Amino acid sequence: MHQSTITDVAHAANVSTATVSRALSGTGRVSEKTRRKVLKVASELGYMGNSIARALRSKHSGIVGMIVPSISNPFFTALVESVEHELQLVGKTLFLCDSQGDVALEARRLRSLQESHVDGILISPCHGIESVTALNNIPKSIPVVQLDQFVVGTATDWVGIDDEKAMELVLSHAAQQGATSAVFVSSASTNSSTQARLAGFLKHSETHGISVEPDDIMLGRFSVEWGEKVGARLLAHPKMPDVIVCGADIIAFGIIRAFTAAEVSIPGRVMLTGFDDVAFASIITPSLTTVRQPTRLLAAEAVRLMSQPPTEGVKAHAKVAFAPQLIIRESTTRPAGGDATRTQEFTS
Amino acid sequence: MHQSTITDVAHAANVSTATVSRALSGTGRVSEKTRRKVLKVASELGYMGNSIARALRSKHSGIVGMIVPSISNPFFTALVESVEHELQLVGKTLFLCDSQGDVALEARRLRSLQESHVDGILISPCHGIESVTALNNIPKSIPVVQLDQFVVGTATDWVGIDDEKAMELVLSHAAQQGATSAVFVSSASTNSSTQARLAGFLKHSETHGISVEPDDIMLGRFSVEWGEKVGARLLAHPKMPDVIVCGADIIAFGIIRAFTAAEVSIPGRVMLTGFDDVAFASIITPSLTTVRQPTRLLAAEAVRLMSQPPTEGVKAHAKVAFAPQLIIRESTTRPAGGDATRTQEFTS
DNA sequence: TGAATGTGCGTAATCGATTACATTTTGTAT
DNA sequence: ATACAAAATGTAATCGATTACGCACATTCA
Repeated sequence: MHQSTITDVAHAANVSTATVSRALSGTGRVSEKTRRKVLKVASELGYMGNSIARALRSKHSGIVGMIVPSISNPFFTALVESVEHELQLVGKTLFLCDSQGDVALEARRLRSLQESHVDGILISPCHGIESVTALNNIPKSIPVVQLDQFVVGTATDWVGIDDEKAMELVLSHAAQQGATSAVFVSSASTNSSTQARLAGFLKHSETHGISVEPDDIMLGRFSVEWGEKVGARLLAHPKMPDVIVCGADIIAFGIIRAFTAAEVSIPGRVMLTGFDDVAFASIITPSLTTVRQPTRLLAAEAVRLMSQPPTEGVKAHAKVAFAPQLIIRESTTRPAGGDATRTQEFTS
Repeated sequence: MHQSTITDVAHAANVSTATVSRALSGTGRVSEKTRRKVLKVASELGYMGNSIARALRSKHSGIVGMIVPSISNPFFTALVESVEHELQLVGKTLFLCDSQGDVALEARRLRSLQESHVDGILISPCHGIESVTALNNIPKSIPVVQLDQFVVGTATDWVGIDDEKAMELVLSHAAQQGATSAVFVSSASTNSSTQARLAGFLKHSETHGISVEPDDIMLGRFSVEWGEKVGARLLAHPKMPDVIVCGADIIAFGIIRAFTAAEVSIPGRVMLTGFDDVAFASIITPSLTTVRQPTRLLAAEAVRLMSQPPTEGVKAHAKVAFAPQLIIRESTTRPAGGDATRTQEFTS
C-alpha cells in the first residue's frame, strides 16, 4: 500500500507517464478529454507528486532558504513572517534556519541549503567579519540577498534600513527632550547593524551637543540578559546619563527589568530608547520609544531582488536602505498627564 | 562551471561512482588507500552532495517537518528551538511551517510535507475539530506526533502537559491568595488546550469555592489583541472578579496593557495569571504568575517518539503528559515590600 | 595445492518525475 | 481524395545519487 506514483496513474489512465506529467502540470499539449481522465484517475488513486523527484529532474525546488541569527528575537520572527507572506505570493516555500549567532553553525546551514539546491537564500549574517567565508563560498548560480545585517567583502544584494538616519531621529528627539548626555548599548561591533548604529550615534550625539564618554559605549549581545547586565552596571555607576540608546528593543527590555527592580524611574530618572519596534515595545511599562523597521517592505524587496533573473557577467549589487520611523512612547516622554498609551509617530 | 557530481569525482579519482559513494558515506567496503584518494579528489573538486538525489534514491531525507499555529507566539518559538536542539542531536534537520491558525493552510502545509517525503511530522494542530481530516490523511508510513494541542479522532502519539493539573495549581494558589471569584480568558474552545484548561478551571474553581458566572468564560483567540479587548470589557463591567485566569501569557499581556492604560492595579484590584511562561512574562510589569511548560522535555519526548521504528499492525499510541509548574510572580502577590523580582517556584 | 572465505571494486538497475524528440492522430486546405 | 500543418501522445534519456549483484583477487586452512 505504497504512495502511488506517476507510473501508477499512467497505467490506470491508459496513457504514458509523459502525458500524465503534462496533464498534471499544465505544461505541454493535452486534449481536454485526456486531461480530465488523468485528473480523475489521479485523484482516485490519491496521487500526490513527489517533489524530490521533481526537483531532481527540473533543477528547481521552489524552496527559498532563510538564515537568521535567532528565531527567538521577535524582530526576526516578524521579518520571517513578512518574508513568508511575500514568498507565498510568488508560490515559493520558506525553509527557515536558525544560526544561533554561531558562525560555524551558520556555515553548516548554508552548506546544507546548497546541497538541497534551494532556489535562493536570504540571510541575516550573524557576524560582520567571520561570516564572509561562508557567504563567499556560495556559488554565483544561486541568488543570495543579505537582509538587515551586512557583511563587508561580499558580493550580494542587500536590503536593510538607513541606520544612521535612525540614530539621527533618536538623538534629535532625545535632544529635544532635553538630553545632554547619552550612552549606547548594543551587541558586539562585529555586527554590521551595531557598527552603523554606533557610527550614527556618535555622529549625531555630537551634532546635537550630547556628551558621550568612551566608557559609555557598552557592547555585548542582542539579548535581554545583556540589557539587564548593563542596567545593573549603570545603577552601580555614580552618574546616570540622560538617555540610554539601545541597538535593539530586547536589550532595552533587560534595562527596564533592572531599573524596575531597583525602582528607578524611566523616563523620570533616565530616558530609554530601543530599536526594531517589536510587539512588546508597546506593551511593556514604560512603553518603549523605538525605531520601527518596515519589515514588510524589507521582505518584499528582498524577495523581489532574489527572484530577479541572474544577470550575465559582472553584476552591480543592489544595496537598498529603507527609511526608518521613530515611534515615540513613554520611555522618553515625561508623563504630561492623560492617556499613557498615546503614541506619536514621526517619519523621517 | 557547474557543481561537480559524484560522477566527476569518480572520473577524477579513476574509480566507479559506487566506490565514491561508499567512500564518502562510509558504508560498504573500501580500502583505506582508495578512501583517502576519493576524499582528496572530492575536496579538490569542491564536491558537495546533492541531497535531493540522495533522498530520492534512499527514501529518507533527514528532514522533520513541524507545523505550529503561529511562529510569533513566543511559546511556540521556544518549543521550536527545543525541538531543533533535539533534532540536531539525532542528526536531523527541522523544516518549520506556520499554519497561521488556518486549517486550510495547515492542510496545504501537511500535504507539501508529504510530497517532500519528510521523515516525520511534529504538529500543534490549529483546530481541535477541523484539523482532523488533514491529520487522518497522512499515510501511516510517516510518523506523526502531536505536540501541545491534540485533535480528537486521530491516531497518533501526543506529547503535552497535564492541563487539568495546571489549573489546579493556579486555582489553589488563587484561593490561597484570597480569591473567591474568577473569570477565564482563552482562545475559542475548538482548541484542545483551551478545552482541557477550561475543564480544569471549572472543576478546581468549584473545589476551592471560587465562584464563576457563565458570562465569566471569555473565549476568543490566542493573541494580545484579544486580551486587550477582554480587558476593556472587564473594565466596563460593574464588578471585577478577584482573579483573571488566562489560557496563554500573550492574552494576559493584552489585559495588562488595558489595565495599565486605565491605571487599574494588578494585583491590587485584580489578580492575573497566564500560561506558558514565555520569556516576557518575567519582564513585564507586573511580572506574571504563570504555568511553565517544560518545552525541553516536551521536545525531547516528541522527537523520541517520532524516531521510534514504526510498529507492525495496530499500534497503541502514546499520550505523554508532563507535569506543569506554577511560577508565582507579582501579578498574584500583594507587594509585601522588598524585592519585586523575587520569584517563588512551585512544582506539582 | 585446492577449496573456502573474505575483501575491494565495478556494472547496471533504480528512485519518480520531466522533457527532447519521434510518432501517430486529427484537422484543414486544395 | 491528397497533402500538409498542427495537435496529441508515446518512447526513452535524464537528473545524481544509492545499492544489489557479481567478479577478480587475496588470504587462510587443511
